[in-house]
Amino acid sequence: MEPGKKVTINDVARLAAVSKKTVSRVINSEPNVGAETLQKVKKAIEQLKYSPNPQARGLAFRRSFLLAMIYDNPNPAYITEAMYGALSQCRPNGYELVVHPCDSSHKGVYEDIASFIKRLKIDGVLLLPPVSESEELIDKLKAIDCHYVRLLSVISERASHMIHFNDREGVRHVAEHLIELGHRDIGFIQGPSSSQSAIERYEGFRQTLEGRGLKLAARRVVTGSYTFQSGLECAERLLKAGKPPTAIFASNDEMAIGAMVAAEKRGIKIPTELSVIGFDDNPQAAKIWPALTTVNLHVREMGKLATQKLLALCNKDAEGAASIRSELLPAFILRQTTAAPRT
Amino acid sequence: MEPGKKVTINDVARLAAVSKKTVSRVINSEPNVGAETLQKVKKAIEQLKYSPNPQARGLAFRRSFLLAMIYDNPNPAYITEAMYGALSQCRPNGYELVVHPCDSSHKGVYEDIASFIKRLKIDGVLLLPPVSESEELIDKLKAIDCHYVRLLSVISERASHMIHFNDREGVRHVAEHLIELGHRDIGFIQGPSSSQSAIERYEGFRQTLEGRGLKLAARRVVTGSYTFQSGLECAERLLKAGKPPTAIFASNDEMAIGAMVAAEKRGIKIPTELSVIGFDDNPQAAKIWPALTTVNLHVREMGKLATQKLLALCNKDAEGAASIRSELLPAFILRQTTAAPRT
DNA sequence: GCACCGATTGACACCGGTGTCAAGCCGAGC
DNA sequence: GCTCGGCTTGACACCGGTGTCAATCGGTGC
Repeated sequence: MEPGKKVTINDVARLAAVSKKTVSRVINSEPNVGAETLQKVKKAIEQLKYSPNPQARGLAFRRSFLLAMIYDNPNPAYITEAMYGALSQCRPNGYELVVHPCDSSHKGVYEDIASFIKRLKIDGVLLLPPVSESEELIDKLKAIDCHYVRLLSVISERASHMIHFNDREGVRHVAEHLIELGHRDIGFIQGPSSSQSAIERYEGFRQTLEGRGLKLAARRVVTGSYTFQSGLECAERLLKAGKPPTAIFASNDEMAIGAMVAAEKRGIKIPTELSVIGFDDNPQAAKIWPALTTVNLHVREMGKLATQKLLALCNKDAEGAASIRSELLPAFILRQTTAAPRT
Repeated sequence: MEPGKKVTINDVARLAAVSKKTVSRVINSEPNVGAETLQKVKKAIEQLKYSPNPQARGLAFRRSFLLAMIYDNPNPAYITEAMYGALSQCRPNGYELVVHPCDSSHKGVYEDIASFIKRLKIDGVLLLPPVSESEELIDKLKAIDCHYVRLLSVISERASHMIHFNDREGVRHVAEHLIELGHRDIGFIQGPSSSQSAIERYEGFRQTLEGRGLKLAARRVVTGSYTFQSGLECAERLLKAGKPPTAIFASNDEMAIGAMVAAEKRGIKIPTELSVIGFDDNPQAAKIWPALTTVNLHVREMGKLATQKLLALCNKDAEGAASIRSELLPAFILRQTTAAPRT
């Protein structure tokens, strides 16, 4: 047989000497097919190496078997990790993944996304932070009856529609680690206040300190934009103080690495003179010297779980979707950028 | 009108009082449509906000309007850059992009890829290195009549099927820069010999040195695997020599950063005691201290050009495809990891 | 023995587009 | 005035699957 030869359902039907509808029944594992017929058809499918045309199936089912991953996230590692997690669930289930980066600062984004979904008849979407935080987008998705699962840092909805990555819990580890090392004067580089996650990380950190009887001084808190450059600038503001903090916690690794560079430029040694901790566990965090202590959010696992939920929703299995784990606990990754403060 | 309401070609035909075939003609900008009819139909399409169902179109056209990006590349930044370049061309032309990572060390990869393409009726694929280098895969693609464009470091085929990123040219810049600074004893960390690119980078470097009357001593060449860890280990082998080289050029940034860490661990100062240069211009190269001097390959632009070619091929426009620029010159990015050797 | 029932199966319309081809129309050529 | 040919247009089959529904069949209950 030619390699590019197309095998249709009719070929299978002819070989098995049944109607194409019966073949269709077998493909979709519908009930009420005689045991003998079932075997005949299965054999024919095997023999012809038949696989159904997704377009025709989609047209008839009024489904596309396409999932989309929607994100507005500058972190390539985060995206690819989530993507791998999602793909691990897509392929075995006959779904494909379409990637849809977007620019959430652009005015008509949500309209664009909705039109994209309608145009392609996307069955369900995976929303990565920060787009996942937009209630406006969620409303639009509901209006067009599109299934979705959000990756969120706060619990805002039914379990079947979200995966919760517990930022607060991760931040608690960070704070406790610094406190146990003996740090009492800690600088905090905050993420942009437009980000839910940034707020969670700040609140979690502040509360943990307060729980231990410490206070996060206002002058020790500076706001960056999750970028390397902003981390560098924020750290400079913290470090130029007459008496700088003995540790800096940055709300993500990009900024933490910026902070490390700022320290090195000033000749401040890490970790002996300054402890630094990041958040996210970017691959590069392990590939600098000293290697950055940080928090791993298990992004790949989140992508995987989210996609499992999404597929359950697409198959109208709401209970199934809800029963899939919806919360992941972050892991504190101890590396080499922290030490006890100099007395 | 409901937001989720589906508008079909029949609705448009009814409103414009023409047959659906005529609407189809307008959609596909076919000739031989009366000027008046054209206006009527366009107005109706506008009014109903009609957009054709890609599945039905695909089914009838025997095309999917889907492109796939196939890669086996551990570098997230590279992937996302190429992806953005590709997407910039896909969307405006009514195509979508499906991502297909693969593991080229896996035995049946090429079979898997072929079956993936057949199953989804992918119109064309974008091949990123190192999968782009496999002639076996190319043969398979030809057998199933799938259009492809390869990103390659060597010219191996008609211009319409590849984008050439000129590794040698980039490496030449690197070598000349080091020579001009006065380095005469340079260490070279090579990529895995299975990679075409790694060979190009090695040959280009060696030849430039020889062209300047210098020799790349065999003991100054060590082979890594393009990973951070391997770069670290390779650099240690180079640096533990009685008289280490005054500069190290690593075949990619990951390994260069590994080399920097190795140097720092030994207390060797960069750039005063050792110059280091990488290749690829990973985002992280700019975000370490000192910032890494490297070479930028314009990956996003490559993704864009490759996709333009691919779309031309899908539209049977072979000359058009060949006329799109097929070679990109890399840019040498001078940052802070090089200096004249200490005398 | 007969009406009834669930399991099995296939004929046929349909999903929403495009290809083919023939019909209608109009102006040009003789 | 008639034929011819090019431009427009629509009817209809088709792409490759699925939904609906009716027909058939063997087994039950009485």
